[in-house]
Amino acid sequence: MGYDFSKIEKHWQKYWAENKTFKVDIEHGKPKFYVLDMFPYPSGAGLHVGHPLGYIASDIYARYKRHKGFNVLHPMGFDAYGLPAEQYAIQTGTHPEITTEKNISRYREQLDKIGFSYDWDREVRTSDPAYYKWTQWTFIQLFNSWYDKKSDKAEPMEKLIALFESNGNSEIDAAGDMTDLFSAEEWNSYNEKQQQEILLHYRLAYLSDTMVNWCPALGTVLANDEVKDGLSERGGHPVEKKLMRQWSLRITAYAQRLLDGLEKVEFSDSLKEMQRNWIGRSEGASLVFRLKTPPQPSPRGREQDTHQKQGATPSILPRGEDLGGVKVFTTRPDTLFGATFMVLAPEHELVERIVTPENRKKVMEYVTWTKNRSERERMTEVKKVTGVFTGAYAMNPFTEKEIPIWIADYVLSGYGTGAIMAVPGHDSRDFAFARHFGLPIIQVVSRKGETPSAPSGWETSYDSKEGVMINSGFITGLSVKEAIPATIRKIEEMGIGYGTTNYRLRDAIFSRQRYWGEPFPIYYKDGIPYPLPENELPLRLPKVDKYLPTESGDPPLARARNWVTKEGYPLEINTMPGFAGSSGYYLRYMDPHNSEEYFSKEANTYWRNVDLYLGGDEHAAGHLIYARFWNKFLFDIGLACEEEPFKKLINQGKIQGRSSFVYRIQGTNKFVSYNLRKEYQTQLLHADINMVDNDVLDVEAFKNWMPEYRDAEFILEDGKYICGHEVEKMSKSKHNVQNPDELIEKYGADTLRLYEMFLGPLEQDKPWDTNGIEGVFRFLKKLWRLYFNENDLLIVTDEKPTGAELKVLHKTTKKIQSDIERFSFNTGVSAFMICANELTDLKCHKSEILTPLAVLLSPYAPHIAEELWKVLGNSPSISSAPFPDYDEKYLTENTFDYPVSFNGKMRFKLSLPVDMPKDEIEKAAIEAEAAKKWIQGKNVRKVIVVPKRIINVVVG
RNA sequence: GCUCGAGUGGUGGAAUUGGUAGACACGUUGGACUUAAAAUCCAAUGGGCAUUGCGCCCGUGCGGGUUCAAGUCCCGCCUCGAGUACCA
Repeated sequence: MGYDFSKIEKHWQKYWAENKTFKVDIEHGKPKFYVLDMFPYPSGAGLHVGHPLGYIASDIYARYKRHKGFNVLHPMGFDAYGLPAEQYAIQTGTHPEITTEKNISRYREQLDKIGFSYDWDREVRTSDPAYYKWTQWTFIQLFNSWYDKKSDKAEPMEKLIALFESNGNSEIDAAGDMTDLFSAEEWNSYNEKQQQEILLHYRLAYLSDTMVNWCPALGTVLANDEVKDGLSERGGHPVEKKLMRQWSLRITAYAQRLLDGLEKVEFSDSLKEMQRNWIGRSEGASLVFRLKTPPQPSPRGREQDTHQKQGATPSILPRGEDLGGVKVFTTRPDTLFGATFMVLAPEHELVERIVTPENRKKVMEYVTWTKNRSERERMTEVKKVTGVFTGAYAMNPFTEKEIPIWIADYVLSGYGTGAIMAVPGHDSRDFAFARHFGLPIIQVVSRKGETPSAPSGWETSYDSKEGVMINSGFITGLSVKEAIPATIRKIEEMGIGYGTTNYRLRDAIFSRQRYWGEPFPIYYKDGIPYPLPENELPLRLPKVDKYLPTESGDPPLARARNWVTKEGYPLEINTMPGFAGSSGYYLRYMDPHNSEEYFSKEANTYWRNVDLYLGGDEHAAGHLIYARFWNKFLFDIGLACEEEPFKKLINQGKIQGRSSFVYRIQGTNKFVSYNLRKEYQTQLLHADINMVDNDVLDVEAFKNWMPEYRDAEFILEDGKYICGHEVEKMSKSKHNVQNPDELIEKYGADTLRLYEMFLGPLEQDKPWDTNGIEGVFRFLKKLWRLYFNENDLLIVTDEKPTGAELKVLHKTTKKIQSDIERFSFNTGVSAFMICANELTDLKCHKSEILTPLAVLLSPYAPHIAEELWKVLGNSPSISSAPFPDYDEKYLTENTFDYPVSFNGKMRFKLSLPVDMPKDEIEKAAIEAEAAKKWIQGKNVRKVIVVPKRIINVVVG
């Protein structure tokens, strides 16, 4: 019978479930450790072998930490809201809840077969009202908060209102887009609606007219991170810009703290870099260019500086005053003397007010043209220079010269102020624009030691921050580094601007025009949003007759009957986006059944935050930023005790598919084997990897695969049909999907776990190839033979182990421990193989060696470890057994086999005592018999001896 | 374009601090066992030259450099992957 994995695994999985082996509770006397996997969206396709990779790694770590005496929180749940179930609902009418429920059971079944040590009693599902109650609750807290830059944290709205009532808003420095000033008297004279509208400009969850990514095919708005290359991330549908009234979260208020927090967490450098790029901090100056002729009055009657999000310093640029100019942001204020024109984004609200009558037609045509271009078009035609002159002029504040104002779509309305001062000499985009339209180019920075040449002869601009200022009035002669602060001081003195910092990060658009998501706990009275009272949560997702928008284009929730409050006020009809539920789930695991609070203070102060978080790097810009923001907010309001939610994060690499190909001779039903394909005109076709073993095609299986291949003929080589192969994304259409259930059926979960780890470094992408799995399966069978003979009789003895046997055990213990601690699971598996090989060679069947070995193995292969642990007479479960210690004394050797090199090339080995003095080693090496040949006829110039490493003899 | 990461046998990969390149495994070849197959076990396996023996030369994407010693450090390229994309 031998190693009967199927029986063993079923038995122990049942045992763990029945005994709740992995259930955890707060134990104040024990140190905690929180190991978390990014919870999955349960798709209809089930798990393929790529999904559990990270789960296996984290499970090994969690089990290891348990052996090391930690109280380990290792939960799992489901990110249950999502588009696929809803798309399916639209097609079939099946409620997404039913589809989701079904997919979750399938996931759960598959996960259980792999033997994870999750505490399933803590499972959360984002679509469960008991869970989303707290998502809604957090939204209300965000709605009821504003960001005070003075205290640098979120504060309650009551405090803000009190300040308005006593002093107006002139002393308030809040994150947001509020530019109008009002006094206490004015505030107190406003009616409810006016006040509420003003408050929306401060709230951390706010409603506003925003330029959004509208995806017509999905019928919804998407966040920036959900759009890739102008297409929706899910489904790849075109996305366009549209102005819509939407909920947003004021994540920009946290930009600097999100950036600073990266210093305190252990994420990979590349991931931190991605987050830094996404936040996109840049330092510079904001300043106003006076217009030559004042602009037409704003159609809205008052100046609304919608672009300035990061706030002005009121003493320099009084908010609310009609600036009569164009406000720009620049990171290179030093080049101000080189600003020869200005460019506004076509959407800039000043465009209509400054355009001269003779240019109006051309300008409006351009604005319309840019508006109608899709995002994708705009992105692919980046190189094409387009723009129109408005006819208006501004004054360069330093040169006092008038400079023309253009509009062009290379200036983005969403960044900075939506307007720029163009310095064609030192910015490549401005340079290209100036060249194209024949605008003047002035050089104001010169490379050190170079004589300036006429810009008319230049091929590119000089963009570097290295150099000396020329043609620049009072800063001429200064270096760029000196000139930047000097310029900022000057513009601040002149009262036309100030030094400031800009972020690329945008507020997160938080509404979706979809059904399958959290309803907003919001109702409208007189068109103004109000939160529901907390005791009315959760606001449950209503039933609808169809999952489509209404005839009038409203989202699906508008179809719900009685979608109103008790008092009859209409409820919000948008739902929350996918990242709402995933932004705080790790906190809920700490206290998942609490119906009174999100989580208790006790649970939070015990579990604190996630010690190890594992997941894919596709969440770098989305989930991981939102969750950090969410957590920081909860920290500000005193709920979360840690400011950063994830202490250490590891991104597991993707498992790629390895596709198999057959070669069909064109126009025939004849297939030619891989190495003969060059002799024919062939067509490359995917063959299902399940019909291919070690690149050899099962011809009969292939014929039966699809009717069109029934009569296929084959040109073989050596009697076999050899397939070609290539590494591609694992997908159904490429017929290269490997399902874990089939492998577990054939080899068992322990083999699958070991093999997934053996494949290569955790963080690296790697191709899936089933061939190698035999190797780890053989290892487990070999290991089994250390404990049992061919007749299934236990052959473990109580004999005292030899020095050699102890050395194997202690060497392995040391290696396994250090490999787990540095997340090098692939080398860990090979260490087990080496250990089993060596113990087999030593014919070791001794309990003193084999009992601790079972514990070492248990994080990787828990089922077989439990079984061995039990047959050796221990009481279950092995999961709480202490991890064996290793003792260096068994590892030390009396002699060391020195590799002896001559001029750096290893020539022979020499066994010498480890405590031999250096000079004696040197002597021994030179006098060795084998050394003669290399020294002969040459002088020994130098001998390098590194004890217990190497001897290198330099001859010549 | 910019930023980050990676290039090692037929394949996945190892080499943790500059110190024996190719651990471990797959595959391949040969052998043992067997009526046969499977399973198992043993041996060989980077390339080349020599295989009468000891052996010798080359070799970690390419070209330089530092060092007694470089897959590892430095400089300059090439290729692939990821992110980002007019961010002023």
